[in-house]
Amino acid sequence: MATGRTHRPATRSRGIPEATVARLPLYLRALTALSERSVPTVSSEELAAAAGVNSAKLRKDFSYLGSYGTRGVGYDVEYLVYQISRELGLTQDWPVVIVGIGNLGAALANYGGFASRGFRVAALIDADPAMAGTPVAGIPVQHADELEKIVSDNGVSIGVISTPAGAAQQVCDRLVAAGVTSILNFAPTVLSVPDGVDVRKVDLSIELQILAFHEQRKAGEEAAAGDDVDQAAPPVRAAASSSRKGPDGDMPAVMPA
Amino acid sequence: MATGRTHRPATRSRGIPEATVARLPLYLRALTALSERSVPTVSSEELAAAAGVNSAKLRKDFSYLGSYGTRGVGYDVEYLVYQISRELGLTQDWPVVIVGIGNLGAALANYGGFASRGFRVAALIDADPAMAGTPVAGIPVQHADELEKIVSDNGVSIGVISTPAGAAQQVCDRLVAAGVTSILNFAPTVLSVPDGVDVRKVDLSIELQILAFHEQRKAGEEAAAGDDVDQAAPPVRAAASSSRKGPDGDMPAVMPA
DNA sequence: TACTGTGAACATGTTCACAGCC
DNA sequence: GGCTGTGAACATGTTCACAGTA
Repeated sequence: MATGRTHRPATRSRGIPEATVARLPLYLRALTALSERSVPTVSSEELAAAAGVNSAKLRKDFSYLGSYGTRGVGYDVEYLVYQISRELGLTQDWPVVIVGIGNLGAALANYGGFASRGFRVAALIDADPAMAGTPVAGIPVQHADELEKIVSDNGVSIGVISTPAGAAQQVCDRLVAAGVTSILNFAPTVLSVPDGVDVRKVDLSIELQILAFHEQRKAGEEAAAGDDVDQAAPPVRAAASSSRKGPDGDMPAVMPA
Repeated sequence: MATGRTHRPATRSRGIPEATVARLPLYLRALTALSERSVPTVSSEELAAAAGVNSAKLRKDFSYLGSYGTRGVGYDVEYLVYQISRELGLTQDWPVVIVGIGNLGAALANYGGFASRGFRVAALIDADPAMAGTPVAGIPVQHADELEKIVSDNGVSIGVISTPAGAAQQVCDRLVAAGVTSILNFAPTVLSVPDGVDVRKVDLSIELQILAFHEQRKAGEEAAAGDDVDQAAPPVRAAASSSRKGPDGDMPAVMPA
């Protein structure tokens, strides 16, 4: 079959669901651990447990990649590691730059999980001239002026932004202008980018807020009653005074001034 | 209405969709920014743009909280800030502990986004005795032996784990035993916890892998053809030799030994 | 026998488009 | 007129349950 990508199930062709893609790294991590322990074969049940998902989901996920298992036996660990790595594009080398070398940038530079997955930290970049030359994780920090040159010289297509929020959009613009097409953003800002550029964000405080939401639910589960556990005085609604129909926990019918 | 939570739309009662909950912090951040600029009112369109979502989604999300807008006008900024904060449980104070004070732990301790959202770092904990007493972000690091005491003395219900992977499960078990019921895990491991305990994970390398997946797609978009851009030699499949039907990018029909 | 692979049922999430209201 | 709020249509994701097979 030399005519490239022509066969394929034809039904969903080249569309691995996003939800599945997001779990592949999880499976890969679990498989890598098994591989290191020289486990030759694993069942969907075992692997699912190791990855923290249920086995039906795992099998469904794998079915999008192809039929890589053996009925009655399970999956060949090494083989699956290879297939998932290839699917994720980890059989090639991805040079990345990290911009903004504070505590977080340093943590990222030191993070072992990158190197072991085909990601190579091509450069660390910071706007503070005092940092230039200082090695972090064995890599000397370069000044932001060099950004464009670094990106093009190294063929960097993935950039990591760990600057303060205020600098993020500008850094992003420069990365994109220099040729970066994927950005991992740790700064708590919405980045705007042209079409064709992917952004993923990781916001440390958002995750905590989601936990707080659920935590609050647990507390109020059956101890309910308390409609005014609030301690902060609710602000007054601007205009209209009537007609709100928010669920419970609502403010008093006429809001305090 | 002293009889607590009795009214409510009755249809979906107390179920804000997870996807909506996950976006509330985003809206809150955008609203806070508007509030700081003393903007009194905002339309779904404007706010959606600021939060990086589309306006239909935003309106739908808000509709789960109640009818907090004014037709023809928009939403009152201060009022919405309050409502969302309350919904997320941020009108109360959440003491958190951070366990594992490496670069990442330090980054978290320094992160301004916590304090400003009702999260108070009650303690920093590390297993390294040499760190004990050293202040990080103005808070002295305490030894891991103190973990249980710290958690119960401070009524901590949310714990953050930023230890190496190997230590995470043990730390998790101790946190849970001490009374923590929500955990934010930065260690690249699957944590197992009893029912009733929430875990959210943030994995720095997983996000990069997802980007790599999409990046790979972009590259191969129309330059397709190359069925063997692979450079790493594919491992041999254990047993059976025939009958795989993976989509394109498959290995040669008979795998090389 | 013990497993995978997968249709079909179900659940959740998103978008559309417009009625309702200020 | 210009906005919100929301049913209804659609899209995506998850789970079930079992046929197929090494």
